[in-house]
Amino acid sequence: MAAQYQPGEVERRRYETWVRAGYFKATATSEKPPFTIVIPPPNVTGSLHMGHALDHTIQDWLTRRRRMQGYEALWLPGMDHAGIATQNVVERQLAAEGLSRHDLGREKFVERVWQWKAESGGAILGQMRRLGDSVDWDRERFTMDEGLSRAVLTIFKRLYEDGLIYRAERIINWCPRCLTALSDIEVEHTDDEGELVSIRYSDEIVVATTRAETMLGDTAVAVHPDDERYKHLVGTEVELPLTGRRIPVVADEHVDPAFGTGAVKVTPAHDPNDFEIGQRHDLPSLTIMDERGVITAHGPFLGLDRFEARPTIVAALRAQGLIVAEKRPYVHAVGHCSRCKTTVEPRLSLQWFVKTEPLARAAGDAVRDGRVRIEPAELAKRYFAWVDNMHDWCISRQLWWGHRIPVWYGPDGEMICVGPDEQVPSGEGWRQDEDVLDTWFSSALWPFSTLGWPERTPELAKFYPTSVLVTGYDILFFWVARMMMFGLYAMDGKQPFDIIALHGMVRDEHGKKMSKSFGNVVDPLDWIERYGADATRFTLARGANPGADVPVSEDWTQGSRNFCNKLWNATRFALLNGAHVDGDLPADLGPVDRWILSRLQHVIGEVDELSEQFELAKVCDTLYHFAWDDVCDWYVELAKPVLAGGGPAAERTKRVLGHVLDQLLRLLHPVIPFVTEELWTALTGGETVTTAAWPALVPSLVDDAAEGELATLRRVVTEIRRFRSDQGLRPAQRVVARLDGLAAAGIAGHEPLIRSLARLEEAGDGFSATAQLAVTGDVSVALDTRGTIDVAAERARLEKDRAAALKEAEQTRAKLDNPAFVGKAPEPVVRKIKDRLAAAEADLARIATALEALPKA
RNA sequence: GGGCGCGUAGCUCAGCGGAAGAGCACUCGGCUUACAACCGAGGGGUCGCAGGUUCGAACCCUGCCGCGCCCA
Repeated sequence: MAAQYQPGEVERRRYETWVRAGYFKATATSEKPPFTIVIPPPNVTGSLHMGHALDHTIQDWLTRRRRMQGYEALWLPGMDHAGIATQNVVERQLAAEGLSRHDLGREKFVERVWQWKAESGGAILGQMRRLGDSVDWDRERFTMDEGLSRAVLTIFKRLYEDGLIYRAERIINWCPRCLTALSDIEVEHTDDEGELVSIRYSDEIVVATTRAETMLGDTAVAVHPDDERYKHLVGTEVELPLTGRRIPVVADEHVDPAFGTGAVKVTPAHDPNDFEIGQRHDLPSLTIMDERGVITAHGPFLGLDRFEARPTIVAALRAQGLIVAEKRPYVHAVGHCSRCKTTVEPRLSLQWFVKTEPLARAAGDAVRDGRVRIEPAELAKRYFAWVDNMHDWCISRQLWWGHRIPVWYGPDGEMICVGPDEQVPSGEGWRQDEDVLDTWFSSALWPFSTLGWPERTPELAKFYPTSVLVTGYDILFFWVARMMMFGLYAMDGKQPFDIIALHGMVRDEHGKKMSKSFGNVVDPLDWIERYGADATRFTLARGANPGADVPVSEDWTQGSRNFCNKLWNATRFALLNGAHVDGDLPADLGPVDRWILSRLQHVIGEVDELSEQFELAKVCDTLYHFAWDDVCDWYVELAKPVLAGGGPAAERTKRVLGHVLDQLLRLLHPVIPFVTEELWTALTGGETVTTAAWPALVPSLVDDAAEGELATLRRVVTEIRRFRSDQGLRPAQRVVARLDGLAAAGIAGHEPLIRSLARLEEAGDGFSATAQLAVTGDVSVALDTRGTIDVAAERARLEKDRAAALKEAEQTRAKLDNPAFVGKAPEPVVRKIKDRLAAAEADLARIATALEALPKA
């Protein structure tokens, strides 16, 4: 074995072996209990970023652990067709050829998208292999494949017949660049600098607006019914400037009398709130802008773009003396298309909607009544806030790439929804709806459409409901809530997953969001290349506290790489020294072996408990410290003299060392699969750790006595090392010393180990101590440092210890002197404080003696 | 404007009612035959501020200050 772990070669070799061997395959006919995760399908246009790397690390960890625990573990991969994003990519390609999609026509364009997918789509799938994702590749799905398309048609038809899908003219978010409707969640709000202008509509009415151009479409002015200032005007009319149209003044509860002048302009065709007011007061809706945001209202502004029209109209009003006030810049929230960042325009148009109220109520109830658990539980509040206030979902998109709405319109105004296997209406004048469905419509079906629904497949029976959904809190609403709605609806009230495990966003080492404009984006493939997939995964895993953001930095990844190397070298040492895993553990073990086995049991217990709570960061921390501190720094060091000594003791330690590493590598495998596989197979001769049994806690191996003994031993060694360090003694310099009181401390048998670790020689005849070290109440060490000791350094060390002991004694004594404490605190707490005081007083006495023994300065 | 959350060591974060912790960074000393991607030792925090509850508060409550996110 090389002295350093080389991840690149190992990772390439191992992953392909795993896939070829079929370790990641799950079968529906298995007798084992199922464990299922469906991957949040990445966009077909996407490539692996840190967010995926985190998400996948968590899912792979859960899946691999369950697989080792004997579950039929299925992690199902796939991709999303990503309507707008994909169409944009292909349209850009066409644009480079001087073509638009309209030049090709719908059919040819869609063909072209499929061709693009075949050639360039799904780069992320190859990158997932680099990360080590243990997905069942045989079950890869795509939201536009045949089976999933059938699922889309099936549920559309069912919702349609249940009256939960309807077509209506509504104000929707419209992207004037993509030329399509957007759902609420496809709109990103940012605080932008705009303007707030106040316009005089009459002697008594002034209105304020950030979108002055919309005034051309005003059909009323609204005031609050109780507003004394305007009561007398309700029912009258004012003349709308620039147009000469007369519009009514209406009273509406939803007007905020405290905002601005208390009077608002009403533009039903271009503002969602105004649309509502318009509905309540039976106002006409006047569309004054086309789908590209160009003014269509007749007059001097016809043909102007909305952003040209705004200042032009303000100027015209100003010329007439109708501008009362102008505030610029005026910072306010503006919606942008999440795909192209174009400012969204509220637009009145005919679209398809899902009536979410009953579906969302069921989605909320499933969490409320405990069928679905959200981890961490605090985030359930956000979930409820969303599902309990959900607007109807606009599902039609004016795109070509996606599931086409299965509705046909007849020559006489008929409207037919065509389900799967149903005849498309034939005859003159029938035509299908031009629009496609929102991409999230098909992703909402993902947990069951990927398992074969609407067919009653064995997969569906075995693997649904899925066990855990792992995703970032940012798409709790986008996607999770929708899967809940459709899952409960389609699967007769059966939830799509039992647990929703949420994680945060990956951030840079200062906790800042990764973004191109900051220039702090890290490509996970870069780290995988330079430090290995395991190091990259471990860095993310180590930061993955439930629901919290995960900062990462290259420094920490180096640390993770170092950890992998540490495991490599520990195993290398073990193999060089004959460690093995054959046969039962020996019965007659010494305290050191019993100690490490006992520690291992605690670690197994902790890892299991933390894992069930999705505490990945703490799992990593536990294993990191056990591996590095207990196993490498202490157990291996303690084993060295034993192994060198040979005989039965060495044989026993070879077996224990083999066992501990075997178990440790299994425990680490779900997080860092590659290096553990390489080491475990080398250590055990086994075929693979991916399907090896998960470690079980053996209560009979828990040994408090051995743990106590080793704690004392470690304290003694550390104290002597501290003395040596403070005295400036070279690490290599051996010091003659006599150890007293080991028997009283119960560690008499460990004298050789202590001497070995603290580099002390036996005291022979004529030994005379130049320094006396009181380590614990029982143990003291007499050393001949072959010369005068550094009295000042030793005094400083002792004074420091004394100060600490003094503080401890004062604090504990103060508590015990307080009758309220002794009277009210529980007995074990009081006893603990008493013990602490006694220990502190013993330390003080010991230190005082040592100080007195020092030569006077 | 409404809601949620966060302010703990230089940095990033655990801890969430009974002794202030980790990783990285830092200081000192070391090539001790697994590992210098290492080993040994060490320094560093009135736990945002002010009140309150409690025998006891980083932890619970109230207010304030400063950040962040989601929704209008």
